Amino acid sequence: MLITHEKWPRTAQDAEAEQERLAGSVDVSTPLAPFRYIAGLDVAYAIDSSRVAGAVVVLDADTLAVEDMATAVMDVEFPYVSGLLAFREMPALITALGRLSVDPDVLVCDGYGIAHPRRFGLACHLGVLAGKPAMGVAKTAFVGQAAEPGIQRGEAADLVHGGEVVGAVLRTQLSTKPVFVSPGHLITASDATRLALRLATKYRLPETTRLADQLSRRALAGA
DNA sequence: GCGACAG
DNA sequence: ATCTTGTCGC
Repeated sequence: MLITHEKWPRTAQDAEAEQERLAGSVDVSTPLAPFRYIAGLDVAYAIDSSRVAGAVVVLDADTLAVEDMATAVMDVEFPYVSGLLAFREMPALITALGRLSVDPDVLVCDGYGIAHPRRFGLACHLGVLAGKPAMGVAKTAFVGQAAEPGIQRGEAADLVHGGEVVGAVLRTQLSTKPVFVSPGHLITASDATRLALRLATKYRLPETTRLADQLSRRALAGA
């Protein structure tokens, strides 16, 4: 899967302008069509944040068996700025995606989609550049408000921001802390929430992000 | 003006 | 994000 990203911003000002420019092409009203391969993406940082390892795992949508995986270790060039996470993590993720043999149909990212200050989180950015469905699953709150979902697995509450439903706070396992799901591109909030739940078969986080997390740490350690 | 702030 | 094993609790 090839993604080109030229004129990558180097300053926060340029990065924000880029997000506002690309936010217009986000589509979160198209239902997710049947698909075969689902990708999980995550990154790990060196203790001094000088290097980053991006990892992507591709699973069979039905069996969740691992079909392919790829990593990319590189120097970190963009600082961590809340709301601009994509500019820090995407170079490594895009490079890893380019090393895959199996082309994924849906991208499940570690972070947010439209539940973002400018409606353009990491999942939106990757989805738009790839031209594929993408969604985000985050572990902690960012923007928006939501009621506390029930303690049963599968219970969820709308995540509202700026008067709009931008995702959901979803309980993936009984009595565990809920996760924050938001659509990124070519998927609806409800479809993203359903998929997140289906992927969280045994743990709080979806298998996609769990596997990508482990892979990224291994890549960083062995590089 | 004072906090909060994905990873 | 990252430093970190076993351990207490549901």
